[in-house]
Amino acid sequence: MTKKNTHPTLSQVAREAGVGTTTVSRVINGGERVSPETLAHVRRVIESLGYMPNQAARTLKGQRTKTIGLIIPSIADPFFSSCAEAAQAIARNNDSLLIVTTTQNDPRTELDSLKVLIRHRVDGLLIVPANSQSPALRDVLVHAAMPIITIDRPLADTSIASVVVDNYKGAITATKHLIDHGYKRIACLTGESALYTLHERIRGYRKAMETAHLPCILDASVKDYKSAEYAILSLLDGANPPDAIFSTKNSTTIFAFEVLQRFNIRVPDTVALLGFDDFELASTLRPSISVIQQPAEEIGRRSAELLFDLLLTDRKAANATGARTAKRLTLETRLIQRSSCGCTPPAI
Amino acid sequence: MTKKNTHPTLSQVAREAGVGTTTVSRVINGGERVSPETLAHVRRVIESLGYMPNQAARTLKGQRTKTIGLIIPSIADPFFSSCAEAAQAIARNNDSLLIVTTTQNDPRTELDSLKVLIRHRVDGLLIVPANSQSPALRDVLVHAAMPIITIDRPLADTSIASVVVDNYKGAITATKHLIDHGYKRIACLTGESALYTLHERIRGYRKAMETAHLPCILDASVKDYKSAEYAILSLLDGANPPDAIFSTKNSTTIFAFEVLQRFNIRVPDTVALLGFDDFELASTLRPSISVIQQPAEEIGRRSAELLFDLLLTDRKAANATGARTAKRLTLETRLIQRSSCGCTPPAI
DNA sequence: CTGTTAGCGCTTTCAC
DNA sequence: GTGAAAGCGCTAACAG
Repeated sequence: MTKKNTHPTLSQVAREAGVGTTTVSRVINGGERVSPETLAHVRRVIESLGYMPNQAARTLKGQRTKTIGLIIPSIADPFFSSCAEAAQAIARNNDSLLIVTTTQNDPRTELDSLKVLIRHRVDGLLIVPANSQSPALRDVLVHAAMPIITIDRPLADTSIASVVVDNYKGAITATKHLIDHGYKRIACLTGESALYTLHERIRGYRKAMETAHLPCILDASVKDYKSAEYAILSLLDGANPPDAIFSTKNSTTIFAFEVLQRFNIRVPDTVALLGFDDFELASTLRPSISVIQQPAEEIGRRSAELLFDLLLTDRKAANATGARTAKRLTLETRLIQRSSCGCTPPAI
Repeated sequence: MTKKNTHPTLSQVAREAGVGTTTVSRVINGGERVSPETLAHVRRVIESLGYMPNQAARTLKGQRTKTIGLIIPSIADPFFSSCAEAAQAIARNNDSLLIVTTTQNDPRTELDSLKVLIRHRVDGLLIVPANSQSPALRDVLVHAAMPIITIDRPLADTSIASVVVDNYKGAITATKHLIDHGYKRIACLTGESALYTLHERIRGYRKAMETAHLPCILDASVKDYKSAEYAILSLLDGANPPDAIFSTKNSTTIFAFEVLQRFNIRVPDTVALLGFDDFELASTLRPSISVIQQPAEEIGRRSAELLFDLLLTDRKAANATGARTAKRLTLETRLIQRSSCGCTPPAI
């Protein structure tokens, strides 16, 4: 019922409690060096006034803002939202607030987001660079006076630490698995492949195919259902139709599945299907889809942990002057064998 | 190349540019009442120093923080992440930052999140209350000196505005659709139904069934695949097996589908299936799943718009003193007819 | 144990 | 057009 159109301040609390501001400050910061009675009394006043410290004022005093930023392409993408969820948990453990911002993979939006976050003086930053090569981004990042960790994609020519997935090895595993099944003509469906991760996956596919002396069949034309239909049907109607498809990204895998399903092309008998990146109903579809699973949750968790390590160690030296070389943490993927590649169907 | 272990300040810019702080302030706020030359010069200095205004200092001067908070159960849930994405777009249009926090539907976490957000003095708040009845939450919310809008679930006994989906009507539509198909024994599978939304959906189901003089068959036991299997098999083995299932939530719909698929129970021939809430591969599954679609994106957008309306109108009167009655914006759902209810399969 | 005081970086009168 | 100066709410010496 206290009518506060404005938040009560620390000095109001002090006045009300009949003590100095320092004492109140001590109380809200743990209550060290304050007598039990005073402590209790001040706490009561704080409670009754509904006082909550103003973070802006604290920040201004040079303290940490207790916030870290996370810049991702999209919050609606399960992979990134898992990262975000995990990172938030870590932030919370470290008594910090995670501020998530999205870029839609657009460099301009990315730069804007970054500036906003810097204005808010986040203590550190986790970022999935829209463009691994962008000099503009690199510039701002390198000059930002805070620890930064790159996620999912490294940033070229910097000493910025990064936590990524071993896309290359994952793709090799996928391709080899298909090869081990006996498939000879394995097509690789990649969406627009400008992204670092896609590049790596394609590289892995190539490597595995070459090692097995098999011909690479690459198609980068899939962007939606329609293009997938055209691509796959063309491939299948061609002289040497593929007997397996390795899809390098989630959406492509789904489009491919839909095409195959629509035209009653038997999977895996006529063509096998294996996708990079797991998705929610992959095991519910029939046939269930085999995939290379990425440790999304772990990537978010590990990167956030790493960031707080840097934060606790030495904010100054951690970045910018970049004395130490880029640390890169590479996480392993996992092959999930389901039916679409020719493996046994799962229990359910 | 500038070695800044600390951010440059406005007065550093002023000194460097040989002008007063006022002038610099004017420049970074649009450049009104500053001569063109000075403006250009100061801008150049700002650029070269990589200066970025400290939001904390601005906030302290009584300005808006240019941030709004969004408290949701989970960021990994597609429904809420869609809301978040939409809300973020609106925030961005209003030159603000959206800070998302999750509760896992836990009241304690919710209260903590709320406090953090208040400490950061967000200008306004969007919240999906973990518990529609919580007095503790109501208290903090009512006393918070900021505009607040409740999302997806209203908060009882308050004048807090809310943007919700018409769950009741949606459920009626769903149930009636099943009835129109000729099904007589329609079972309603609801997960744990403490949530407001689930309540409303069940209420809608009841209403529709009673209106048609059909018996209600409710089952609240489904929490995972196993329980779904038990529940559905029991129902089907019973004396009067249902000929249709209305599932009130996403996860339940999927579990039901998996059970039906696993036991080769023909859908919709043996039992039809209709779920509340759409999900990504609903149209890819076979049969494709008919659902009641919620306007997730719209709910996020509209609520954020409403919040900024309040913000621009009158922060003081908008909330707390609660002179005006609760505005409630109720959004309509949409029936998406796919195959599982007995309708014709979609084109693809 | 407790209070006084000086700013943190910025906006904003109010003069010039 | 421009600048000097007074704080915003808080913390951190530095006294007592």
